[in-house]
Amino acid sequence: MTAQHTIPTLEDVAELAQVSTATVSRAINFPDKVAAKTRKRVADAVQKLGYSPNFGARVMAARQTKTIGAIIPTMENAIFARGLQAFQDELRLHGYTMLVASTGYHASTEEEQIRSLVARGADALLVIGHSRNPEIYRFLDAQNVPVLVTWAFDATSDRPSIGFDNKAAMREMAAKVIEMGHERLALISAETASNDRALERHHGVLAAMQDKGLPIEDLNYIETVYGIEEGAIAFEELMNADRRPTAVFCGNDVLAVGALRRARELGIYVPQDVSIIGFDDIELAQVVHPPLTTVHVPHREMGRLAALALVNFLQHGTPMEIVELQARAVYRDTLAPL
Amino acid sequence: MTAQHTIPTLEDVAELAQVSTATVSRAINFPDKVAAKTRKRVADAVQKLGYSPNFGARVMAARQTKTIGAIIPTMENAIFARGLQAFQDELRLHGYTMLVASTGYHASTEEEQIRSLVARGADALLVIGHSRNPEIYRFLDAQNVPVLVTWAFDATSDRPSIGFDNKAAMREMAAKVIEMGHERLALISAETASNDRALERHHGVLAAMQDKGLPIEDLNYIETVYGIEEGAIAFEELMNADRRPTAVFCGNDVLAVGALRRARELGIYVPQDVSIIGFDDIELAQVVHPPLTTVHVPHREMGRLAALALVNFLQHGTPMEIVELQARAVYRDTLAPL
DNA sequence: ACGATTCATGCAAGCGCTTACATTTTGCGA
DNA sequence: TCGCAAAATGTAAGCGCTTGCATGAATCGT
Repeated sequence: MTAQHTIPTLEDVAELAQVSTATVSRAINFPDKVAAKTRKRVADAVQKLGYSPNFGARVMAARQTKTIGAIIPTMENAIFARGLQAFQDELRLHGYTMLVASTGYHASTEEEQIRSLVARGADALLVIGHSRNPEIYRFLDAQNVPVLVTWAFDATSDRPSIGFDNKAAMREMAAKVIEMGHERLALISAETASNDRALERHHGVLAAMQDKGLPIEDLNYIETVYGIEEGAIAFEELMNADRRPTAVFCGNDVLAVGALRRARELGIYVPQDVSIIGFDDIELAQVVHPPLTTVHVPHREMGRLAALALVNFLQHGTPMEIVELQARAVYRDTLAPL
Repeated sequence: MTAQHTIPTLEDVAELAQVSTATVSRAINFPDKVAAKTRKRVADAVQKLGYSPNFGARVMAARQTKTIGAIIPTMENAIFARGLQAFQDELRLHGYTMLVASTGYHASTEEEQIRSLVARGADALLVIGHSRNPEIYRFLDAQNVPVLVTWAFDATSDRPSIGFDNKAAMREMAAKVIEMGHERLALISAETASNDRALERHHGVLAAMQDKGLPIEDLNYIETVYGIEEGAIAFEELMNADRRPTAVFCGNDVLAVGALRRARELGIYVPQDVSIIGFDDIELAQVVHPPLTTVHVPHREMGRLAALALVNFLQHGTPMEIVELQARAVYRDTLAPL
């Protein structure tokens, strides 16, 4: 099937086109530095041979890859997809390519992926959230690879980041919920181990409770892994408690959707019997019924700005800054006054 | 921020560890070929310098990357995510890494991405569906990069593929629907231009109609781009026709979910007023209400088998074959007899 | 029509790594 | 203690490409 001819190199092209390898290289990378006739000859040879430059060699010789790596926790849900799409689109506009790797929310896998992407010559990296082994940062510094943190915002960090204040956003949402009369609160959170977003959101609920004078021990807290079914299970557990919550916050929309589904299966009406609040505002949130009250995250803008920041840094050395975007509560139908 | 020391190379490590570069290379790649003491010394140096091998150089010298590229139409929805996850997991088990690129359903972008992944040294490629410019295949042959086609099955193709028969699956589903008494049929299809899956599914409906003696011109066919909102729009258009269909097939679950949402917004009851049938059985299908009747695709198995086939070919030269998996109809609540 | 520029091309030195082969060291039996 | 095979390490030749510099060709003003 696959022909066993050895794969064509620059030299083969050069020979066929009757020019030096240098000229071929230039014809490919700087077309206007080469006479039209020569260019044509080279192009024909390339075409005929099915030549494609060896990236490794090129990287090694040119010392930059025009590639930016993005490392996200998961591809299984749309949470990061939209932001990444915007990121990629913007990068492309500037001639950069994106490489994605996912970690499955595992710190060690993330480390591995970071190394892999760096080894592959990523000119820069986009990562999600701040919390990770400091060693990684040292490694990245040693490798001279700039990193931009997104999906989180932390004024105290010296790492550049573009994101929003997870805690403040959740706090605002929770305040509103409490003002609606809810006092028996619950939170289904994603695992917080190496996920500062989840942790911040938890703190946000707590802060709001404190603000309003509710005892924070009263928050019925469940931590679970990511997934619709997991959300459903957690919700059911909550509903089986002797003191049922009247409002259930969820660390993200995926969990919320799971909760919502289980509610229906259990014959529990939302929002009459219980309110459910999500976080992220992914497409899913508007598809379920009733539409989910959630916190809207400016995914697209985040992705776009991140790309811009990285590109500007790489090309002009413009230092990257800490940028705070606003996440805002979106009231749909799963939240009602008590 | 990023220290301006130049990034460490094998040679730096060698110097610090007082050994030759060859030894360092061996210490890293074949630990047992090196004395324990030396190994330790090298490891320390690596650690201290934050050294990481330059992938480009390594690829160039070693001629294989242990990387397999996957090119999918989109990451924005979960359609391919699950299969890819399985693919990646299995690859990993065998020491391979996956690189993903998405095309946004654009043939030209796909071409670009294929070249990019090949240039990056992908040892093999996974692609979705058969239909693409033959030139691409020639290119891949020239580059000696094996390709495996998934998500589609075509016994007549000489390319290896692991997938299912889109047409047969849809035909079976449609037959059932017709047996339930539906005669006024509609299909909201994804664009078929460079998407053989969509085309096959369309043909599947047509074939079933023919089998049952329905005039195929009666199929109310709308082709639209991928997306929930697009599904909604198409559905509304269908419902505004003077001869409303009683059953609406959708080329995929995403479109179906859009249709379902619009139905609710329009006050049209599903399945009492109209049945809606999806395809793919992504997670979404069970989350919406009512749960979607759809065709279940064995995503995970497909991904796993694909990985296995590729790895076996790469490592032992085991030729890849055409494997047909079964997709089966899943009856949930959006389909009812007339 | 001629020298002065500008443009197009070629030459050759690496980029950082792997690996066949050569050399040195080690370990072990007698 | 010596000799030899095995183990450990070193030497150096690329891998395919880019790019600074040198050279030759074409172009221009006068």
